[in-house]
Amino acid sequence: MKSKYNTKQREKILNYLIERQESNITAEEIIKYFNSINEKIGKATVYRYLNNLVDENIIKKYIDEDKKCASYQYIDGKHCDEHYHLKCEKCQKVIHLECEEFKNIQEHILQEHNFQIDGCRTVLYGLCDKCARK
Amino acid sequence: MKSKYNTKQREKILNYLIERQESNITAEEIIKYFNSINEKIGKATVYRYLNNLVDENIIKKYIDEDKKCASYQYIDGKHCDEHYHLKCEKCQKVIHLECEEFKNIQEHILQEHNFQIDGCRTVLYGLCDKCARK
DNA sequence: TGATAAAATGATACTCAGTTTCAAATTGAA
DNA sequence: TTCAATTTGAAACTGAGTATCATTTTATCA
Repeated sequence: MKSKYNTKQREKILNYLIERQESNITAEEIIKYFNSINEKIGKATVYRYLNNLVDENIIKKYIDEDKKCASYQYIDGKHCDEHYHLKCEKCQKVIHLECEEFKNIQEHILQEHNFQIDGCRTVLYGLCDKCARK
Repeated sequence: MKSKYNTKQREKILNYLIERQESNITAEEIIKYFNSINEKIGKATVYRYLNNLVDENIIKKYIDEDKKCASYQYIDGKHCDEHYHLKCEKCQKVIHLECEEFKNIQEHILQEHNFQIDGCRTVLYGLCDKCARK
């Protein structure tokens, strides 16, 4: 799925997601953003690259149960075995958890409960420090 | 969102989901099933009750990234703080994990990493015993 | 056992995120 | 510069899910 030719569009979309990596961005927002700065990027191109980037494990796609549309976030998943993703349900922030104890539990669940957790796909939802105190 | 009147439709839909709780069922499948046994249940009714049951935390809704449509599964979530949900990416089976060690980790993450995991929303994806051995 | 109001039902029309199509534009190798 | 391979995006399409609303069902009370 990787592009063969070097194209501007792909980098532009990725850069925008990197810049705004604290939030979840919808395809619609990306299209509006590029319109607002008078850069022409077509709808099909945006969706195409978002899908590519998800396939390449460079961004993550979230589908909220109550939202109708997907949103995307830059999370370099290349080393997703080395950490877990905690995601705050309120502010949407994603925290990378590096924690030996958690790795031990992963091992414990494998040995004692016969289940092999996939750290790349799993997102632990909850409340971050700030939002919990509110 | 709870129904005020006792109705047959609601029970029928829930029973079907309970019967087939090992698999993920789409709304379309439910509609087709009731058509196939010549019971008239409208599309609107099916979607309405599925949403109700999700709101009441009686069934869970999954939206697969690559699938276009949602699927539903009976998981009584009333006591979702007492266990975690492990879901096999291959066979779709959901395993209820009751594990003291995991609760300790939840506490550890709260104390040391300042993040309060929401056990009701979190699903740990991975491979079950059977599928891992294949 | 009606009569009545409140709620449930489902056929139909609609919405809108995402996909497909395909002709035009762009890329890079030679 | 040439040209085939690839990318782009406007427009048409798809289909899951929702909204509407007239009809039907339910529970209550006289």
